[in-house]
Amino acid sequence: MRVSRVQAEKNRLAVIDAAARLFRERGFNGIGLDEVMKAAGLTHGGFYKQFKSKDELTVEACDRALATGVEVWAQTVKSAGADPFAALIRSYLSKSHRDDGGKGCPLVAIGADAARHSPTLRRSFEAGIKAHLDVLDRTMPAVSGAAARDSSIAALSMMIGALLMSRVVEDKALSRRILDAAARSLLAPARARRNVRAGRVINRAKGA
Amino acid sequence: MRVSRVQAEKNRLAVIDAAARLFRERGFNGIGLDEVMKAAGLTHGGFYKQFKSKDELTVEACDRALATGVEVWAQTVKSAGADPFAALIRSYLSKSHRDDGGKGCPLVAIGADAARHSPTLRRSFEAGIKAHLDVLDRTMPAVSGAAARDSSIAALSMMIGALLMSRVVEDKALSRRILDAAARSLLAPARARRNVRAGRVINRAKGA
DNA sequence: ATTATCTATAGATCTATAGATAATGC
DNA sequence: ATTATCTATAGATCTATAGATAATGC
Repeated sequence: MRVSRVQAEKNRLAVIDAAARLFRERGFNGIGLDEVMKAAGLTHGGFYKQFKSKDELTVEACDRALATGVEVWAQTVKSAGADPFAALIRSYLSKSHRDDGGKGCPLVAIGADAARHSPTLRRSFEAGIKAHLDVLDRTMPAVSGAAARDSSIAALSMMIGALLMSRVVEDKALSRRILDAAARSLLAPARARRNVRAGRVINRAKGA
Repeated sequence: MRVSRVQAEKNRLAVIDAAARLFRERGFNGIGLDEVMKAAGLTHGGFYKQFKSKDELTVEACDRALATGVEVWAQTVKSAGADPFAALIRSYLSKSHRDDGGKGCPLVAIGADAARHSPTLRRSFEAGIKAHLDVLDRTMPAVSGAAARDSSIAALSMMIGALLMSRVVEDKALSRRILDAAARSLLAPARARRNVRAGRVINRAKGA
């Protein structure tokens, strides 16, 4: 029955991973600890030797989901070709992201749940949002400084809202149109700004 | 104990109104029928003479919340002055809307819950989204036709995502910045487009 | 007589705890 | 000896139902 300390730590992480997925798939109140523990390959009774309460697991699971989200973003940007911003947008506003909420953006899946939860959890989400915005700041082909952060906020808002709506509507054509319209809106002005910036660089190069 | 048919219909509407508010404040699984009935001034036991199940109430409450949302939008646009689009954006991305989720946009408060619910409920949300987009189509100072609908989709996406994030973060300054950054982003290009359009009208007028 | 609402409760599910069990780690 | 996990269960809560009650509406 008892396992090694190393295995026990692995089991704890398995519970957090299972919760991170199941909370996103069903909401905080849509899944019980019994099922979370079963998904982690353990029994219900062991839960309270690993966590103080369901709320504590909720915070840990959200931290995990948010950190994973930022990692996926960074990796998408890093492994992209000439246009990392476009790669990020197309990946986020994709059918696969829409159809697999359990592995996707926690802001869309459980953001509203989080807004109703404890200040501690909301601080976790706040940090996660800032980390996502940092990636956008570095990736968006836009102005720099405070205006860059504001552009990132606007872009992230549109991404979240579009993915949320694409998951709600039943009509698949409309769902697709929502993703595409948001992606085009996000990429069109960036392309224009990039051209402007390229023009400036050329002008400056000419002037030098 | 028994009340008149007219009063019974009023009571049914009171239950739907209470549910429309409480679902938005606490999520579908965050509120029990006991408390919904109590909020409507009735007792728990009477519920199943009014509704077939909690799911049926959920659909009725969401229909009500979505219809109210569209009405509020139409009224905001109608009673606005020179710039109805700006009035709509500022009203939606306001502190009062952020701080009163129970009366606010159901897409933000229970959109993720709805995405996990029945096709019937998702059809209700789909219709609600279309009705919101119709208001935007008529209000946004942008191009017409299919491009106008795409602009409305992008704008609604940004509004939803910004309001959601503003509710999640604990830092009030950041919360305010999210609302303001999205509002500025939505209003800046519209202003530019309006100028362009005004310029075209002048040119055409000159040509005639 | 009909029926809208009430009191009471069945049965399921959920969080949390208690105590047993058996493998680890000193 | 310690402790990670298991079985079992307490107590609360949730959906749904049964039957009683009393005012409406024919």
